[in-house]
Amino acid sequence: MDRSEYNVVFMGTPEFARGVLEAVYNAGFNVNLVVTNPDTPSGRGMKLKMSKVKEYALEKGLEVYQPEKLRNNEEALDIIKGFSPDFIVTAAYGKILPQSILDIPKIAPVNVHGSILPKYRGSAPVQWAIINGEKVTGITTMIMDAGMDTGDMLLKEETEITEEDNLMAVFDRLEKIGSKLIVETLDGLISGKIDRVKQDEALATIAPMITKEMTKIDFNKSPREVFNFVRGMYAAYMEDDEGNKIKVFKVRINEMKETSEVGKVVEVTKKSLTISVNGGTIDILELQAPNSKKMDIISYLAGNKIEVGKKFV
RNA sequence: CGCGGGGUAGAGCAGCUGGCAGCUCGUCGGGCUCAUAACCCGAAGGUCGUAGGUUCAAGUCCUACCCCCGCAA
Repeated sequence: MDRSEYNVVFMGTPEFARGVLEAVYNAGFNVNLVVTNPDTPSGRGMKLKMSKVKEYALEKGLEVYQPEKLRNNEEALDIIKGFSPDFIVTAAYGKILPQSILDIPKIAPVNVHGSILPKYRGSAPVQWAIINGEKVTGITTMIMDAGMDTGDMLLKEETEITEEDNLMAVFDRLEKIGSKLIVETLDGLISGKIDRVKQDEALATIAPMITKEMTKIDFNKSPREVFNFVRGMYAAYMEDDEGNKIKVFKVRINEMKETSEVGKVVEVTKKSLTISVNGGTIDILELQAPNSKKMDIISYLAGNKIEVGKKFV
């Protein structure tokens, strides 16, 4: 089998997708078009910023296409058809592909999804798996259909979520697993050695997109829930009495401290900040105040006074 | 020209109505303690982002530049 005889249109946007694209490219498939979300004005000065996938594509001299939308977009259809793909491979692209596009590839439209389907369908599977305290997650490759992650499953591989993991760490591992599985999946589809497995609808769950509002820490939850929440988010935040949003990157469950009104600071030492939650307490270990850098709690407390009794919401 | 904060000791910060460069932590040395993320005594460590200007005098005021960060997306 000569992989370079197979045309692949790749669609993806963030870092996770970049890894998958790299694997497909390095495996020798003929990636002749990379579709990624348009550059968005972002960062200071609102300068246009390109996606990780686009960065990689440019580096390798691959053709890039950045449509605003795919649905009812004749131009997109023509362009993709023009590359006569054997496969469309998607990974965290950010758009749902309409049937008209799913019908294009000669062999199959394949998606690399960051969960063990049918659990955690949708756009934030990794986050929700961690937030919900799952012990295991993984990658599923699948044939895409018009629904959201509802197509037939191809290959799966699991990875444990440990107590030390956070979102980055799990994403890192899933990127590696996804990179490996996509190549095996494409090979398997070519050789016809992979079985398509229908998803059991009864077991399906949804991992909805995470909005800004959802990243706020709820101190009414248990220590364990708050711990999982913080490590499952890119940046959870809490708000002090003056409305300052303080991002929280790392917390630790503190078993021993007395509890108080939820959200209140119950103890401050030179090296720790303990906050009461529902049925226990947590220590804040890593945070970022407005206009400031991300820092550990020891550094933060060296220059910022926090009183016992201060309330966070 | 999207809005905004900042660069001062290894870290985090104060000082900014110009007038001896400070605080907390860390580091080093010594002491105390069964013990410490504890306490006591002492020390080292700074061309205050860069260049220029105003002034008797600039971390502080003025100008230009470099770098970092938050919001927003």
